[in-house]
Amino acid sequence: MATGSSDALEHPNMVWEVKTNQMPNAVQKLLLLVDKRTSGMNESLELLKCNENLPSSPGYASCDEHMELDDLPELQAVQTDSTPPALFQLGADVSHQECSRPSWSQHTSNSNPENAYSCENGVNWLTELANIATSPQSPLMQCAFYNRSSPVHIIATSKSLHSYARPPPVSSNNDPNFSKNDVDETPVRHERANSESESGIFCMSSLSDDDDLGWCHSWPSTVWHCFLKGKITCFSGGKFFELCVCLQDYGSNGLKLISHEESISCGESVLKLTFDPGTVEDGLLTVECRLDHPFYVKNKGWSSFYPSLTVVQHGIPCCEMHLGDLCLPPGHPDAINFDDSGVFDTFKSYDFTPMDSSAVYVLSSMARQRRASLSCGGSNNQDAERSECSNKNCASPASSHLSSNPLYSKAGKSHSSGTASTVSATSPNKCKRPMNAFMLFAKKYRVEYTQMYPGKDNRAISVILGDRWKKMKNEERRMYTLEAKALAEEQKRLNPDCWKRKRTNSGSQQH
DNA sequence: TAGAATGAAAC
DNA sequence: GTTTCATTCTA
Repeated sequence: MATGSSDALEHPNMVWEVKTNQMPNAVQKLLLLVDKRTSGMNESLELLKCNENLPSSPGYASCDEHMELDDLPELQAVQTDSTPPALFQLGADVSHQECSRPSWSQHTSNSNPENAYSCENGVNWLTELANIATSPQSPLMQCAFYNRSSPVHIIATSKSLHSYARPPPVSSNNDPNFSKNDVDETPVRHERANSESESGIFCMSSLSDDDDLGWCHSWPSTVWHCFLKGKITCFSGGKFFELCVCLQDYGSNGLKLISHEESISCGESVLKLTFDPGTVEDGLLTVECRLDHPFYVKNKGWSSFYPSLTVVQHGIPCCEMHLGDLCLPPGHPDAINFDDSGVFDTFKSYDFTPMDSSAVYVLSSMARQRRASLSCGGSNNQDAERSECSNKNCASPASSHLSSNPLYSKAGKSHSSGTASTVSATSPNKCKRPMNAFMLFAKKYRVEYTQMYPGKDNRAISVILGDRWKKMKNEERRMYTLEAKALAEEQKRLNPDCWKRKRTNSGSQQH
């Protein structure tokens, strides 16, 4: 039930509870607290809160801390062999219904002549779509539409989204009822035709015109986006979560991240972020969100504090987020022509197969294509392969002579020759082990601890990190454990030999 | 290039 | 039970 009224934009506070009939026990509360006190004091504080309460999540109901790790959603489980939920029950009077099956679920109903895409076509279609949508030449990427005076209408514009969140291009002559104006200007159109659904856009029914529930679409195929109350909402793995928390409400300059801290809320780690909109009248914006929440950052693209968790959970590859990052609302001019190569670089670590008919595979393929094209184009393009995302967690250290092999996975450090890393890199399908929980923790905090203890040797920092790790509570470790497990499972699936040990001379060498 | 931490998986 | 290797970076 969407308890938030349709006049939420006028109301200072708004609470949503979103349920799905696929997971009837899954309830997400979207709490929007707006406290604008601008009585001449230049003081205003806006708090956005997005909490998910899921049966499998630690924060659900009784805050059960005995969540099994096996409850983790699997990356590939959502899209390939399950028909997307036909009905997302949003409430008694708010729902949207799938008019027809999206293209990639056709194998569940071959008799439907409207299913225009085959399974492999689904993959190709995604790849093609991704290439088209994210290329600098794409009209979508070149769209300069940006209207900050009307948040609802801005957000309800497909062209205002970054490519990851945009619906697939719709042939306008397929359906006269779905005109450009429907997308650009009107918040919602009911009873859309099937042709729209073939494009991944779902019709909305039983909605009042005031509900501001816009189109839904599903790209990447693991992630379902829709517009709810002027926000981009993402449906992934049986969960709704809010994407790009209302950044469009805050000026054309974006929001600069000025502080972040993790805290435990009802047994679940959450991030508390503070943004500076850059304008005095807006004050600071404090946001509480999940650790894997993605933000679109200027010159970096999609970013989150836990990129690997974000991609596993939501299928969105991310750079690592840092203080000072400028988060942009979807459709911001600075977000439109960004080179996504940095995002693709994130996936150099993995080689996905066509069986992974997910956004991850698509992006992995795109990364491979990019590498291949760059290597064919000459060796001077090493730098071109790097995006503006200079973060080492984002840009792969793999040098171009290694990445010229499309099957090569990032292995070892960026040593150029003579090391074991190079040797291992020459063998195809060789990959690095995924980091365990402690490694993820250490990687995240090593820099911080190094600054905290200037002059300390890195080995001493390791000791401190280990000490800190041992003292951490299970709840604090949970996110790292989950992330490590997710990474390991994915790696195990893609590269089962990843943990193979080298044969040592003193070991079981046989002559 | 060793080493310092932890943990998962292979031996 | 032991060994390897994920990350990071200084000595």
